[in-house]
Amino acid sequence: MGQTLRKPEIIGIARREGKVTVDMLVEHFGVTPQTIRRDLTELANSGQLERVHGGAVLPSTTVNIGYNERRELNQSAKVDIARLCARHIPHDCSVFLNIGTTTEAIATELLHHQGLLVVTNNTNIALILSANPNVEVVVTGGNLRRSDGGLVGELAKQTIAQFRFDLAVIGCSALSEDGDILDFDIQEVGVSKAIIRQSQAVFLAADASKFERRAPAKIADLSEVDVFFTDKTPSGRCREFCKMHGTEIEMAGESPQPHQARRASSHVAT
Amino acid sequence: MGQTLRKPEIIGIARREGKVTVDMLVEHFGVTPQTIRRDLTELANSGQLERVHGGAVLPSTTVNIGYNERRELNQSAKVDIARLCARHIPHDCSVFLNIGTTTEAIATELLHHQGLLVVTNNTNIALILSANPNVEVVVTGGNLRRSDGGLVGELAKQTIAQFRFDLAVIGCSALSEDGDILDFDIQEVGVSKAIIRQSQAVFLAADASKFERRAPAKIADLSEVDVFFTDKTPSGRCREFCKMHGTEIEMAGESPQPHQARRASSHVAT
DNA sequence: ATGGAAGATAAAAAATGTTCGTTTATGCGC
DNA sequence: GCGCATAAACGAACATTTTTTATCTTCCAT
Repeated sequence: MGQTLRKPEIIGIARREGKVTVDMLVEHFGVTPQTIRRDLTELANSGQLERVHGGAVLPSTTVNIGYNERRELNQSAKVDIARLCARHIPHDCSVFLNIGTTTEAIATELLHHQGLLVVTNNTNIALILSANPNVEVVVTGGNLRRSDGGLVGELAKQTIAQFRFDLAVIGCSALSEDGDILDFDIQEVGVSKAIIRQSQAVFLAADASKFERRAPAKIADLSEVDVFFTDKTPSGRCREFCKMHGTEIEMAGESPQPHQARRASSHVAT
Repeated sequence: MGQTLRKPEIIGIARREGKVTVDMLVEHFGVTPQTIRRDLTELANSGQLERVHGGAVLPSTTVNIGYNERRELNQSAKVDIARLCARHIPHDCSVFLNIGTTTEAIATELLHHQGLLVVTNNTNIALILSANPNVEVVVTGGNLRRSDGGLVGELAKQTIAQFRFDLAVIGCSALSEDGDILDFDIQEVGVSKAIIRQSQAVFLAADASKFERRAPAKIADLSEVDVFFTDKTPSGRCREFCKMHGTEIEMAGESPQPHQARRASSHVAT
């Protein structure tokens, strides 16, 4: 089988979106459907994807059904936030990534970071980051939560207590107007609290839809967060709360990024 | 610009972008494609990049390829052993499964067991068993080993020390004639020792090819094992050792199985 | 002069595009 | 619901383009 520049990217897209269509890839790469079909056939033969009419999907193990749906929710906003957030994460530091589809998107964006120590209680993130040889991945122990591959419970908390992170990147289930960070699962709350306690700096990544959700358990409030990454301007009340407690708000899509164009002439830095 | 200056920068670009194309580098350095190709070829020869048509990518995929190949090694023997072993594992008990493709095969066979608590330091097993809602899965913490998704190191050992298992099912890299159970990775040895220490009963699953391998680190010897599952009659010396220490040997394929027909049609599916 | 590095050329290899017949989904009429 | 027609997607074979490899030449610094 020949190698292609496209194949790794196809897998990446499949991981992010849960599926790929021939049309989507044709447009993305600017090649003919036949070429994409060849790629997909080869990827399917090597077991990396599963072929379906019109495209391909991840070789799913039935677990990920509800999970995939959630992952597709607000996908583009999540990728934008993730990209922005990843740009704020320095190389050569220790980072914790917790459970959540947003943090998974961030993990994907960290694939080209260097010298990181990433600790996570999310088995999906471990899987994603195992593709980056420049990152040392540590998984916390814990009870496996089937719904999302998270590791929760006493064991997770206990493991986290043994570390000290330069940076924690956390996601959440919901956000209230008055700055409370909320979660559905009381078990996960304990874990998130432990994470914040052990971290020098805290990033929160949450798309705007989180403001429209309600969840029962409070993890923390925005005053404990250093930078809050989101995709739309939060309500005035929330902004005020952040200003008062010195929490910086970073908005994805706010400042247009010349990233692509600059690539060719970008700096040396080795 | 000298070659010595280009190569490190090419690697840097590859790290940042995940890939490099000949065209991109031609423009970047202002040299001919020929020169870039020479650089890429040399970088590929020294294993720093992987050459693809039109450019090069990071050699991240190589890790998984090695693993997939290993998984397919002796596949049918592994499935036979796994099936036999799974039949000896009772319902409603606590089991530890360690790293290894054989134990992964066993996990697959446990998909219809009930009331199990499975603790594992193998992320692949966690993924496999998440498909069975009747099993509570606990993952130990640890450093992620990319080569096989195993969790090793101090954290893993420490987590294991907190449990007490009814049964440990372990695999290994190699077996010596005089009953030593061996492994390639010294880190994993510590983990395996901890597992045995915490377990009421110990199952060892290893296909016959393990007798032909050599590995540097000793996990334990067969006297510490209660039942040894394999696919071919071990050497006389090994049988004698087992008999002397009361280690039972269970051979897959020994007693004809009425499920033979089903076996053929059951594919790998991972 | 000489040796290493970059450039040039042509033949070989690989990837991609094109076309066509076949298979597979989907929608419609009954 | 069931069969049938239609359109889309698929895979194979061949033509075309692009990339690679091998070989030789040129340039520059020692």
